Amino acid sequence: MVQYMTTRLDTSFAALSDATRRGVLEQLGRADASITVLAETFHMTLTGMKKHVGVLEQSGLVTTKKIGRVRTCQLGPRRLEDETAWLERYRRRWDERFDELDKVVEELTRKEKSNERKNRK
Amino acid sequence: MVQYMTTRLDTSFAALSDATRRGVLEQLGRADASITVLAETFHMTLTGMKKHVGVLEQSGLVTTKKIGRVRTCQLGPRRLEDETAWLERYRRRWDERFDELDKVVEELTRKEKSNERKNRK
DNA sequence: CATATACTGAACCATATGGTTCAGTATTTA
DNA sequence: TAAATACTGAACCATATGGTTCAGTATATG
Repeated sequence: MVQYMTTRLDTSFAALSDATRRGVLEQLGRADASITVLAETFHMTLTGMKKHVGVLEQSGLVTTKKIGRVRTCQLGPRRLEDETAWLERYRRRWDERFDELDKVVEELTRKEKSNERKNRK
Repeated sequence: MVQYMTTRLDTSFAALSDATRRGVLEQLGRADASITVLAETFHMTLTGMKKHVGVLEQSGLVTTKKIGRVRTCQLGPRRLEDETAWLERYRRRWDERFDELDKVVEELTRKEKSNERKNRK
């Protein structure tokens, strides 16, 4: 089940690694849109946009529904919670890590000062 | 400068989209490590690991220093702040969007009930 | 000095990605 | 019913990705 999580993070981070797809998500945050509208907005062929939407759909970030000849895209069920959690955990670790380093530096500085004192004698 | 931001999000999300690289980041969160150690941990050739480290270095998530024949890797200067910010902004949007939908549904429900009342007459 | 260690770079490979065109199908609309 | 619209799928293309092997170089170590 770690494997499962891992795979999902892979696909969602990959989905987010493209500027067009992030743009689509932002746009859908404002209003639902058809493939045609999205394709025009991002200066791309319908087929190209369809692929991006496919990727977003795969990762659960977008859902689509075809009514008549129009496929309408809207934000999907995933709220990127696991991704946010991963990033936050990482940042916590990062802070801890650098606090540690700070302490080491501090320690060294302290020793240096004490050496200075010794040298002054 | 939006372009600049965009490119950076591209590369950092791409860096995070690989399980091995996320693993390396977690490991480096615990302790600095050489390429050899990382390669062993993730069952990969030195060359393969070197590439992953290269990607992480490109994205500013890792820095390395070669002392003698050993290259030591440690967490880099970037704290993934922009990435976290993007995700959080997205989630806010997502919440707003679904609140809106909720209101629409509520509105419909209200109308339905009022119709029921009318029909009962 | 000889050998082992740690990395590096080039070359290769299979597959994925981000895009296109072209030739459809299905649905409006005039 | 004819023409326009909206999408879809296959095929193609260039480049990127994640890995390998192999042949080095540079640095310890015995």
